[in-house]
Amino acid sequence: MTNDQVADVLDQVADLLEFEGANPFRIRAYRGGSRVVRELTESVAAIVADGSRKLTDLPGIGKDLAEKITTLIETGRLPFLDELLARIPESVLSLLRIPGLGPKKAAVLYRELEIVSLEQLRAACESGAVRALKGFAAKTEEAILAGIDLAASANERIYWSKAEDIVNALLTHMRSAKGISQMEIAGSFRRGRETVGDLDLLVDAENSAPVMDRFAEFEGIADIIARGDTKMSVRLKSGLSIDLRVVPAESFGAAWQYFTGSKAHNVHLRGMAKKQKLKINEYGVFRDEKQIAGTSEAEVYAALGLPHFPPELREDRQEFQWAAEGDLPELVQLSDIRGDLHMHTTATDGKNSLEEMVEAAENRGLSYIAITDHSQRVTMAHGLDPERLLVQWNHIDKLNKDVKIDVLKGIECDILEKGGLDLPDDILAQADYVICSIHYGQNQSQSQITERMIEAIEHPHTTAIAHPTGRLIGRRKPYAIDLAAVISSAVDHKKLLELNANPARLDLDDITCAAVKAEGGLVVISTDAHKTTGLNSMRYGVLQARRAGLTKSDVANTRTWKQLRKYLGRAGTKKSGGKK
DNA sequence: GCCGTTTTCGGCCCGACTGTTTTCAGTCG
Repeated sequence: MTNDQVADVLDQVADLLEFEGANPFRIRAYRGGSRVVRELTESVAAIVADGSRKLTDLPGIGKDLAEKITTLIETGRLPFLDELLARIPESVLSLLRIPGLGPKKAAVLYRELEIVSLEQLRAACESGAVRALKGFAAKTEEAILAGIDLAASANERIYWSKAEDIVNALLTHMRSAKGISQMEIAGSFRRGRETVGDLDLLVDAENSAPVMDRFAEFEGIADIIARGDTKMSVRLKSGLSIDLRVVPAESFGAAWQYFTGSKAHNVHLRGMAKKQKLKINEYGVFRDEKQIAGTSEAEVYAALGLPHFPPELREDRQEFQWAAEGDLPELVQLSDIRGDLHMHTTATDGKNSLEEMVEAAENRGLSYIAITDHSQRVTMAHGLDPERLLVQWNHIDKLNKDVKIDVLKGIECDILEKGGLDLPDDILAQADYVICSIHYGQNQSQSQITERMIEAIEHPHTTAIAHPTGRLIGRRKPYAIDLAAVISSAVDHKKLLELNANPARLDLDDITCAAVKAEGGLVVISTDAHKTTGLNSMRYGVLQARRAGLTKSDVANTRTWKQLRKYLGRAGTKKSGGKK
């Protein structure tokens, strides 16, 4: 059983408890447990199997949750969940997806009208049965009807890169509003999450009305969900919602901190404040009634004796522990990256020539790149057979005499469906850089896929593999990154592959990065660029590495090619890499 | 249900907005 599956069960328990109106803190404990398991950098099943380890050592997992998780993993079932499901049909949870309809109202609908599905709810609204209920009226009924259509797309997250386009358009649009002194984006976008659920815009202005008026004119707004004195929420036609908060200058830092989150980070922070007899909210840090911080984030954190956490770390994972030990990592930056080790050209499915890619890399200030076109089996990309590959490498040899950067002779070698690599050893032996990845047979069982990948990793000529963190098996991202290609056989790849066993799972890149680091390996952040502009996408991978707390030395391609090559060794000697 | 540098019991973050209410509950972030 994977971490994701365990976490899903805990979340379902939390949903059902919420529906039953259970103690909110008990519900929070289940949600917290779910989050810890989901973000764990190792398999929770492995911890259960290991007699010397205890689940209760994990933060937020106490005696009870540890027992339930153990039962779940050992038997595949959770009796407590079965009990809950005997009382509440699973399908009623679909009601909770309707924006504005929470557990209390959903429970009333179930109890009074026996509604267990969205279809039944729609019929009840249309017949006027809902407005007859206590606490419901015509407006609520209307809102529910509108919400049913949104339920399918509600909670859908979009990729960070897509959100960035909207953010840029929004900031440009808002700049012409009157009276804005400061304006920033907060929320999960600022924390650099791989996907973003909504956007949070924060504005420092004396008068909110003109700011909100301007906001209401933003292109693509479908409806205005709420508008008050300081807060306004809208939903775009695409379904994405945007929240605007207008705050005074003396609270801007506190509000930026508050709305950047994450929620878990803020809950932790508030707990710490309380112990220091301080109160913290979006308006500032207060001792008794007196505001002692708020204009800047740094000031807010400093008031609590804390460092200014990079937004990417604010997830209540390890950041507070690091801070307590005075050991906050200096996170890797885009400018640290010296080489890009995965890209394509027109020789296969790239859109730009070898020369164009090299020039683009030079313009980006890289000092080396690996050309890694597809191998022969990937026929739809016109993959290279040995003959064409050698022609390309010959071309690269000549090119290297004329260009400033090092161009590596590489290949993205397909891991064949039946196992094994797609090119003969004597060819692979001549490559500077071999990255292996799976393109076919993605519907095989997880164990078969793992077996194929492990075999590829152990191949003497392999320098890196693309770990299947969602984008490589199944679902493709709109941008291409090859974040979790892992160098070093010191890493227990089987563990990582099991951790990443859910190919449909998003938001796994940072966890994978952290897992590689925990295993003593190096992460390669690459772009898998198919055109020159693709080289810009390096920053997406860097964001995920930062979220994992990675420093410059945890990332392979922050080194020069000379250093990296030494680290890697070549053909066969890579087995000495990794753990010191 | 978790947790402990005042605690093994009694806390657990807190404010904005809406709709249905006549002072507040529900939802959201």
